[in-house]
Parts: sequence; structure tokens; C-alpha cells
Amino acid sequence: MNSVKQRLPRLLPWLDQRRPDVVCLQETKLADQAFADLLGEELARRGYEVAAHGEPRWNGVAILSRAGLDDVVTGVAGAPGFPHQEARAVAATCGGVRVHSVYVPNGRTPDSDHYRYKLEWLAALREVVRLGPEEAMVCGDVNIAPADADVFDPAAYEGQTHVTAPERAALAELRELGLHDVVRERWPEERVFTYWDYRAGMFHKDLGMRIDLVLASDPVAGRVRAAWVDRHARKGTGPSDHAPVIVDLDEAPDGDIGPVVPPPSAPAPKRGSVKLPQAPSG
DNA sequence: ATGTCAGATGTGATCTGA
Repeated sequence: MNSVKQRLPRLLPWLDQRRPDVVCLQETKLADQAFADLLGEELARRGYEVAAHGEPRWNGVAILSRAGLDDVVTGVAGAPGFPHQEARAVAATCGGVRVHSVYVPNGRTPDSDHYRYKLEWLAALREVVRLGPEEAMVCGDVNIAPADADVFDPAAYEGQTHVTAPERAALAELRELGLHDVVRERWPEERVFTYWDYRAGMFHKDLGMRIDLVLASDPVAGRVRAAWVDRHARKGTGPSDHAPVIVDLDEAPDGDIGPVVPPPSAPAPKRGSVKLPQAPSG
């Protein structure tokens, strides 16, 4: 979101256009009461139940659902604070699936306390998911590009947060619980990004990173019929610097809803020596 | 061009975080 308050004119039309059953939001940057005051009524009118977990200024996550919203848990048990507990995770059971909306700490620089905090936070998240139900999804801004293919130019990010080996190992350990990276599995060779820096025309040039993931356990991943990044939502006036990831699931394991065609993406520009703005990622 | 935003402090420009 990069502020749900600033993004309201984009969020509500997007909900009406895509009509998702379950929505995981990150970086709402709003306390729970302010969240309810700002958009509770608009969401209720659209049939959404809401689990919001926020702070007055930073962070903040939420789950919107019209597929049920049960057993809401805020935060990650056993996770460290920085120094206080931050609003970076909320979980709920929606239509039989344990859904986690997560905003993984940024990490800032690899030698920082914030980076160590990020790794410890991921380890705690892994424990929560490990002890949870088999049908599970982890969705959100993980602030890690899983592989070099998830960065427009790996050389431009070398040694920076989001691409280091320990971060990728922490993410891999989470995935070793049996979680599928459903967008990468659907688009194994394609150029797919979810985040583009606001500066320097990065979106226009499609110089981005794939740091927003939908991870799904086996029984859920088997129901995936479409998985794609809604780049359209990054265009136009007043977008977030991230684009939403959309995943369609069948209702039944052997169901068939026919072919689903994602919208066309922009042609990939040539890889080159592009100077990277010094404040990476959101 | 370190080229953008958003939130805050506290009124206007500067800081923090991404």
C-alpha cells in the first residue's frame, strides 16, 4: 500500500475491478481504529470482513475476506521487536486456508541490527507456519528477491539487502516446509517483478524486483489456476511502488474453470548498466 | 541529478524510512 490512506483512490476501484475474495495488504501505515474509520464502511459494503493490525505511522498489515475470516492472530509468536513489536503479520483462516499477510522487515544494510532482526523475524515466522494447518498461504512483501532472476540487474544490487545469501537461505527454509512460490512456478522463465522504485523512471523501464510473494502449501498450490502480477495497478496517478500479486484458486481439487489468460505485460528492455538509486526497495 | 514518495514535526524545511 505504502499508506492505505494515500492509496484509497486506487484500492477501492481495484477491489471493484478485480473482485478478489481474499486480500492481503501490507504497509497500511494506519492504526486499527483509523483503518476502520477510513475504510471500514466501504469494505463492509463490498462484503469484506476485515482483520487489521497496524501502527500509527509505519508498517501495518491487514486481511480482507469474503470467504470467511476466523481465528485471527496478530503478530508472529516468538518474533523479535525492533525494539518494540512491530505490526508486520496477521493471520486468519479464510475458506479453510490459513492465510498469513506478512510485511518482512526491510533489512536496510547487511551489517545492521535491522538485517539481523529481519533474519530472526523470518525464523520465527517459519515456526508459526510449521506449527499451523496444512492448508496455508504466506502472502506479502518479503523484502527478498528469491533468485537473481528476480532482480533487473543482479550486479546493481550485489552486497545489498534483499539479495544476500543469508536472506535467501532464510526464505528457502520457510519454503522447505513445503510452500510453493506459485508465481515463479507459473512463469518459470519470464521477467516478473512486483516492485519498482519510484525514482528514475524505473517502472517505465521495467527495472524492478520480485519481492512480493504468494507461497502456498501443496494442497493449496494444487488448486492454482492463475498466478500473475497486476502491473496495471502500478501505472497512472498515485500508485504504490508495489503491484499486487493475484492468484486464482479452484474451489475443488479437481475442478476446471478453463483457461485463464493474464493481461499482456510490457516488453522487456535490454539489460544494461543501469545506475541504481541508493534507497532500495519498499 | 540521490531523479520519489509518505509521515512527522509544526508551518516550511528538514528529518526518517522505504
